[in-house]
Amino acid sequence: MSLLRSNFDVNSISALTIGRLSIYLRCVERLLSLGIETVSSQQLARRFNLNPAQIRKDFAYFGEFGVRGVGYNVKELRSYLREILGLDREHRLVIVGVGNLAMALANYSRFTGESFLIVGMLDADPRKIGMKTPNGLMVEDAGRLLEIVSQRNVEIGVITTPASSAQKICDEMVASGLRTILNFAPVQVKAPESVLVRSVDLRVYLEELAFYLTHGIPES
Amino acid sequence: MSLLRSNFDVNSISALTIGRLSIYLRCVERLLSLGIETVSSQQLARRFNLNPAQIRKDFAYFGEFGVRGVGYNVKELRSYLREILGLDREHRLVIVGVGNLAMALANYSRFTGESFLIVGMLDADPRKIGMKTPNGLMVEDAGRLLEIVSQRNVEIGVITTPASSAQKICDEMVASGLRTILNFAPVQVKAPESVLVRSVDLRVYLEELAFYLTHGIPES
DNA sequence: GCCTGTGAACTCGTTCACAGCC
DNA sequence: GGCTGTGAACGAGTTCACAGGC
Repeated sequence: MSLLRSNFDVNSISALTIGRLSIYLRCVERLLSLGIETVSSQQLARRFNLNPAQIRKDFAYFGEFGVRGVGYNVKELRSYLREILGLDREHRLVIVGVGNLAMALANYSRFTGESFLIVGMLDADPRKIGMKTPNGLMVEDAGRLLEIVSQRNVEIGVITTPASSAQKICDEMVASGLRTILNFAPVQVKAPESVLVRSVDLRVYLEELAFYLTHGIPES
Repeated sequence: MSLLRSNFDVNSISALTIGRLSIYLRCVERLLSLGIETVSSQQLARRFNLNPAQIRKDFAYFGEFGVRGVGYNVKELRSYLREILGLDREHRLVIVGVGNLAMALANYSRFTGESFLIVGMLDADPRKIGMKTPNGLMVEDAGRLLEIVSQRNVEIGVITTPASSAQKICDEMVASGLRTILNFAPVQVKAPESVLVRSVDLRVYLEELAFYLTHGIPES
């Protein structure tokens, strides 16, 4: 019998594990859509060039999902992964900085899928305020952040402003009570320890490729 | 006297180090624009919540850039970092899949800055072919990838197609001779070991935030 | 037979602590 | 005094190897 553990310690689980769970979920959803009912850690591992033991360990933090000699039931696994990742309920998010990236996110169907809902697109530029966005929202004044966050039960703040205003927006997000922030501006923004900030800097990825183009691609 | 080492072994350097060099560079460029001439590993460390020894180690793979008792010369450091990362020459890239994300990248000024130049925006959809993009290019037929890559000396391929066509495009990029690929489609694409693929899956970041919203933000 | 779950071994990455130099 | 560069110590993360169960 498989069971989801509820008494794990968040501090003992690495962000790397969480990231992999998210990737496993993507794969499991495809398997499900293909009608595949069972999958082993070895089969999963092959798809990701990972070690099967690592996958089993990643799952083991949260429970015993598998059946020895058989593997994991795909449908069950999907449900466990979604529950672990907190995708079994809706998370509302607000985007500050309505540029092309914000528009891309607004259009990104999975982004606005069952688990995530964009409930605000804000900008400080008066020329943008009032504009209609692809997801049917209207651009609102970034000055109304605090009010919007509390009135609309926003949980996640997304920063897509230029680097120069990112820290200011981050501070305002913290002040408005947001505990998780996704930052796309290419600066290191600072926040209290009680707030989780994840930065995604596209330049870092490109520059990494440039490095390997220059010095050669490492073996294996 | 400081000197850039040229005989380092790429295999002995972790991708984590490369990613940090890219982040240091961002910071160093800001310091330079502020007119600051010298910086110590400790000052840098404070900005990133990193350990100063780690920064010194990251640099040490590539040479001895610092002066004991003083620190690093900002201007020199910038130049070394750019050379290490291969940013002292232009890298041409082609984007396949002209959706909102591609448009955002095309507009992302830093993306098309000195070191990176977008020389093609391709799509398989005939309705998009011929459209003008924000960076002054015309959308071209994805079927012409091979030809475009060789004629325009493209080094980096960027995949911004839906998940369903990402693997096909990746295969074509490999066949056309590209050795480095940046994949934004939310699938794990496979390529030979001689090709470097970096995947950026925005969902992973969001789902990570959802996890911490559900289970609490870890200490420190 | 096959596959999971997990302690033990190992590898890789980070931090410490100090010699060497300004 | 200060700060770099680096071996040594430490810790996090991954892989091995096997007991337990289908």
